[in-house]
Amino acid sequence: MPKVGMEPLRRKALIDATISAIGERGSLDVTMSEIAGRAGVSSALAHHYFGAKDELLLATMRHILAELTADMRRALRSATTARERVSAVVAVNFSDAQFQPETIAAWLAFYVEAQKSAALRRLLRVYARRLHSNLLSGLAGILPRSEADRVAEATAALIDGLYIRRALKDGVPNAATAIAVIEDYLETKLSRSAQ
Amino acid sequence: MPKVGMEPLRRKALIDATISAIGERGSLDVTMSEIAGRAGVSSALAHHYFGAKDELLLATMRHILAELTADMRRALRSATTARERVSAVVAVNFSDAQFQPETIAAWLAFYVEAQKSAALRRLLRVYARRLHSNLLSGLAGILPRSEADRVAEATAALIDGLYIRRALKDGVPNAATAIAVIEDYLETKLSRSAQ
DNA sequence: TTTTGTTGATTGATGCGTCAATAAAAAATA
DNA sequence: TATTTTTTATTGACGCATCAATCAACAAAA
Repeated sequence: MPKVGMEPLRRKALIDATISAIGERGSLDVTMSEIAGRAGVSSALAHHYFGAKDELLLATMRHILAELTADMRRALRSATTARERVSAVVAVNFSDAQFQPETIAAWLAFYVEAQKSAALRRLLRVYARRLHSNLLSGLAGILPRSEADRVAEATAALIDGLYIRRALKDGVPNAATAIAVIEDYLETKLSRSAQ
Repeated sequence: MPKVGMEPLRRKALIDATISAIGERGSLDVTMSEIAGRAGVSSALAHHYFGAKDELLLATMRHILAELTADMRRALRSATTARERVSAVVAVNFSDAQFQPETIAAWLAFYVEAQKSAALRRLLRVYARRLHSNLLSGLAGILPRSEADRVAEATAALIDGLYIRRALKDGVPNAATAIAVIEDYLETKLSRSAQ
């Protein structure tokens, strides 16, 4: 029952299927058949629309990043003070939309794959830089530059660390606690410098 | 030229080869032939000594963990005060022996694999608990219990986060800077509570 | 002659990517 | 409007490569 204009629908379905498959397996070791099956199509169609598997994975990562970026933009728009902006950046990373088991597993898996794939590495580096500059845009208004830079670095590391620990289902159990840990750090750091 | 008593030598060589292979590839996606080749033996011999590939990988992780544990014990032994003990735990994780690109890559790869392998998951969980309790043993002497717990959690997350960022060769460039970031956090946290 | 060390060759499974074939819609042509 | 042609959507089957794991066979020590 072929209809016209299926391409965008199939692409979306395949990317969603990729995320859920990776999330369930916990690694990028998912077959094209598995992904295609979840999307309700044959593996041949997945190849038809995405070419090689790498490209499907890359498109998937791009999609996850785009969602995160959009959420981030929204959150930053409603933040007025510099301090609020910092908290907004942190909060987005642990929002319901982002802090899902599947998404976390996908992040981790992509981090590993980035060591092999230059294209993926570039993508993740863009994200890392953006995160850093978003944090800095808030912190720079509160702390001296060099200090702000170090706090931004630590905050980013905390976010990554809490993600990885969540993936292992060890340590920090939920988003609220994760946010509390980071906010506690920020509060200590900021109030101390302010006085 | 078969001699007797080769088993321990071969096992060691194969585990070392596994670490270097994983470190270079940046993932567990290394073949038994590749590993065996690096160890200077045939893949059949690797199977002979370790059975399945999973077991070789598990033995490798166990080896990395054992080294870390030994280093940790040494470091803790020469620390006298509680504060020193905390710094010692942090320092060990970024010591020359541990903070090698290959080892870091292996850690990351094993973290991902742990989502598939229950045995590996158990192993990593043991390590996570031990790290936490080592940190706590120092912090508990300085901070109130609930506070100590949170700081230990944050410190562990920082360690993991800085590791992952190192793997991407983004952000924190060297061990000294990584330690500085964590010590800065600890100093802020401890001096503030102490006064 | 039994144990230990070792490998080349082989098997079986898995999975990516391709291709020819089919079917339905859309466009072009009569 | 009726027809042919082209484009778009889709898949089953298959080739080909990769690899884990096995096995039979051989070599040297005990």
